[in-house]
Amino acid sequence: MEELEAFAKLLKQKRVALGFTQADLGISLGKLCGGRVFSQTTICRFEALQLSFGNMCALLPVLKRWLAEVEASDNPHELQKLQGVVVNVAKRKNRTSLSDETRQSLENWYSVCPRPTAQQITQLSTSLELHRDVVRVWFCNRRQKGKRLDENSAEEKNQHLAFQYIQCHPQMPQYVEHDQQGLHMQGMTLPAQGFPGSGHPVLPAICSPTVLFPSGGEDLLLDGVKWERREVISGRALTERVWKILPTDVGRDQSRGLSVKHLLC
DNA sequence: GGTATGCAAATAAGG
DNA sequence: TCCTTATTTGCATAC
Repeated sequence: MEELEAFAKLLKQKRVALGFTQADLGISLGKLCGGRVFSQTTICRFEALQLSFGNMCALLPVLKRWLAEVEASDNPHELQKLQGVVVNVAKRKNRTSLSDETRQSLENWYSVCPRPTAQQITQLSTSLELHRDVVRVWFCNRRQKGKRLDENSAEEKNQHLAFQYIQCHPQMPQYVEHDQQGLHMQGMTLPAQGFPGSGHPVLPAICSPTVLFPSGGEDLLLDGVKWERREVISGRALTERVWKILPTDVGRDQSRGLSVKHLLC
């Protein structure tokens, strides 16, 4: 990791010193090293360490070679002249930019038929004047996006229901963290607007170990699903008690729901 | 004009 | 051949 960081920094320094832009570097990679051409975006992300670790490692040797070749050259500016030369190197297919109109047509299709048959894809690609693969890949990517959106809305709904559970139990302990922006829990923030106690700068802290949940009947039916509270065993059990509010059917998967913490004085 | 970034097109791998 | 899933990568555009 340190090697990557150090090299990314060095690369940027040398590139700027030699008068190469990120775009220049990306193009000259193919010419100097006989490898692939990369976009300004990719070079930018490499320098900023914004690629995945595996991706950074994959690009490292290519960029090292580029740097070595440029540094070994007596006149790096001559190398820059190569930039206008067209060279046959392996290149990723140019990204297709779909017009708003085309995208809307595809969306319309997707809404009635998310899984078109091979024949339907062919027909659609002909009518939209697109390569068949572009249409096929668009549907694959659109299904992926649809799944992601479904998962996100399910998660939001879960958070909302867990929140209702808290609202139904006014004796619940204080929230994990609370400030002007809202409630911070599980790495997410619920906006201040709309949660119980909003309008008050701070929810009253319940710091007595004697404050407990209502006994019995703690399972709640929310939106047709039974929700419950489970205590989380933590190494800080002497100073706090932590619970999760989650649907009873989740089994060991506790990623759904909300955490609440009760500080013990 | 160079760089940073959101969204999504393209690709890889496994079935 | 085409799917899903995960990931890589670039266009378009904001900074």
